[in-house]
Amino acid sequence: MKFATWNVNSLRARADRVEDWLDATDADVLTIQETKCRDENFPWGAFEMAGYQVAHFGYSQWNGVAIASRVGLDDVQRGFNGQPAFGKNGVDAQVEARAISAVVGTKNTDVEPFRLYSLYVPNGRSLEDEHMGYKLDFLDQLHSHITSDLDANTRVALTGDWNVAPYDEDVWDMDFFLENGMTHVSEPERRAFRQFEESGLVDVVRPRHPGPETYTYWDYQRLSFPKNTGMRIDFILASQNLAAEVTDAWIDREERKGTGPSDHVPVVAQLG
DNA sequence: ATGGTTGGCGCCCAA
Repeated sequence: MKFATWNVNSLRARADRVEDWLDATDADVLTIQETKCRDENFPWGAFEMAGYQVAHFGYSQWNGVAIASRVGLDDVQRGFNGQPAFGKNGVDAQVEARAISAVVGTKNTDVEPFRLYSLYVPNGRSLEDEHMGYKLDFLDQLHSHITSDLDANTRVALTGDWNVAPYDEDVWDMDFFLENGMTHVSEPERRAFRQFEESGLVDVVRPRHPGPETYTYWDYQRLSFPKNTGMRIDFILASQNLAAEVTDAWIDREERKGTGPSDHVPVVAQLG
């Protein structure tokens, strides 16, 4: 069973590429971030035609997360307990469409079912922006929620765009980031991310594809992809029992090429 | 100058 995560930067703009990628990769499950649409303009048909069930959480042109699965999709949860709301200057604060989870693996596979999250962690925007506080709070609350019922029997994978580069080698030039006060690499952000690893969740890709210069995202600007000035910010973190079943994992760098790519590429794990 | 953008959907914001 093969599952993947991908920030597609608008599903409507990327539907053809997503369908082509699912077909070529033969992925059983895909968690999607930045669908950038509401249910009424979600491209349901393309997934159904390809044999995938889909659960979506999106209510505006921003954010939006989904899970597509052909190995079962049960007990869908939109958001998570304790997820903080956000509104500019506290006005009209809402729980944004940044988290959805479901149990996958309930059919058409030998793998034992597990809960799979599709996460779009807020971008901090700048170190002083109120969105940075929101980002840190989001990660803290997510960590509390996940660890509240995490034990040796819990089968869970947290996947998505974490908007954090947890280690120095996860950006192309750490000195540049520090000198310019860039987000994604600050100590508070890294602490917020590392809580998950310290609680026993395992990055299943990094050991197989260590850095440096192993990235999942390249800005559209400044010829970032040809120059390989990228960041590793998309991760699959798995509970230890699930991580032990992973037989392969990789970053599909090829997907950044060609006409009309997302600025992120898929990250994939093979189970069994 | 990190020269070089993309998407939504509005005539700017988010990333």
